[in-house]
Amino acid sequence: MLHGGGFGRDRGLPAVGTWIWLVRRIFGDMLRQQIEQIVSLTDEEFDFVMAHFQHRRFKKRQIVIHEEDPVLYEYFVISGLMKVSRVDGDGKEHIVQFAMEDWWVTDIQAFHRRAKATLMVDCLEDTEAFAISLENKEKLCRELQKMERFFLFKTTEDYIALQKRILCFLSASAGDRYHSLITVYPGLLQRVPKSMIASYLGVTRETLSRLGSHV
Amino acid sequence: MLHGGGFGRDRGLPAVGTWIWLVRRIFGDMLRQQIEQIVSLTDEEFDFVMAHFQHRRFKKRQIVIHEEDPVLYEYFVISGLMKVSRVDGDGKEHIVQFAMEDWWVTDIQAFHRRAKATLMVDCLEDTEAFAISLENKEKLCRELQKMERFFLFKTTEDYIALQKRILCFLSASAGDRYHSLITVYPGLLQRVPKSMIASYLGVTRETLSRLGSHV
DNA sequence: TCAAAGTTTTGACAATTGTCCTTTACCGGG
DNA sequence: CCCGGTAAAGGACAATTGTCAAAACTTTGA
Repeated sequence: MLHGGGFGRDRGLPAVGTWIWLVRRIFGDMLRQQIEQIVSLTDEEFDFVMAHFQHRRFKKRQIVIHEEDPVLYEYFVISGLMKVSRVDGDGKEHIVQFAMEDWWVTDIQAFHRRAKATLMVDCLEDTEAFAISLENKEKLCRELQKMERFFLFKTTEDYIALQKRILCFLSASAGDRYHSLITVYPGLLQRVPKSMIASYLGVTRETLSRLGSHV
Repeated sequence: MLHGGGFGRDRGLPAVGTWIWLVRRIFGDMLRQQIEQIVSLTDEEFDFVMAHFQHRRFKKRQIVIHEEDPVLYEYFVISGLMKVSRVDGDGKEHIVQFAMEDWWVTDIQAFHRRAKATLMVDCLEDTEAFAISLENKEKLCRELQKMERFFLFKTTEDYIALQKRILCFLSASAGDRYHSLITVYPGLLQRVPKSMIASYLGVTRETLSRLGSHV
């Protein structure tokens, strides 16, 4: 057995039921693969990492983070699709980010500063995720420096991605931004209404629709 | 003497001239203050940190990072003002970021991935900065985990700032974005031409000028 | 299977922004 | 002190995008 069996008992981790062990074995591999693109882990180290996460399921349309509420978790999406958005004074929704398989998602400002949410996170499909609290994330970084290295690397890459998006807003037409979205989120067009794509691009549905013919 | 004298000799650091020691003592305090907002350092630890940086001076209009060149350093600005920008196919300049005192600046994508620059960094005023290479940054993080913690915290805050700017592009008018810029870069308006403010906001000088009356 | 709800497309018009151009003001170097 | 280069402001017009409304098309659930 790959992980040596008896997960959680013989290494001083919290005792957990067998089904949780199974979930970690099966879905955890996605997370492990992402981490190991940056730092390598032994089986024992990875089990230790996983012990800091909780497995969560959400239904389509379920709100995972409500505006004004404290934000207790950051999520690694295993399957499904979420969005991060804010509704402005005129009732218009602006989409900050989508999160599909392999993506991390939360209201990062509220999570990182232990403040109340200014963004909403909800599900566009039934979604499974691993949740980690800020306490566990910090603990994990102290106990396993590799993981701090991983998070620094990942956050830097995410920063670069946002900088690219800003450059798109500065220089590119809505049409170019549309293409950029396709490369960042492959397959997304088939999974969400175009009105949401428009909210992400910062144009109205009508404008996006008119673009459609030329793109 | 606060730092105990004999900097660089009795702690196994590279031997350096006295004037460099003075520079570090005087200007280093800005950097130390920023780091200590997040993690605390002993005098010895801070001296050790500083040994990983080089002091650099640039003249107004000097190009610090040329497009297409490798990017060897990340800079912490002590005094002066730089900008990060890209010129598009039509010859229009788009400003990604300004960097004044206390800011970090580089072409982060090229620096982090050891790739060639896609952005240009140049000076709007005579500028002094501390430069750190990627090798030294990684070495520093290995040797002093506090510094990896500092960089992770800082990068996360920078990510949050970019996310705010994106939300401004999505929801706010150019006027709101103008106000947002004033809070992010206090005093900038008195230091750069308005055409550059326009490049940062993603509008033309003329549009910004028209806004002027209503703002 | 059908009806209701939600989504996309299209058109007409208004508002905003970009482009081009001229005028005025300001600053630094001979 | 003046001159030349840079920057700012404003007018006229064009292009783009937003708004509102109606019609065509999909999806969902009973």
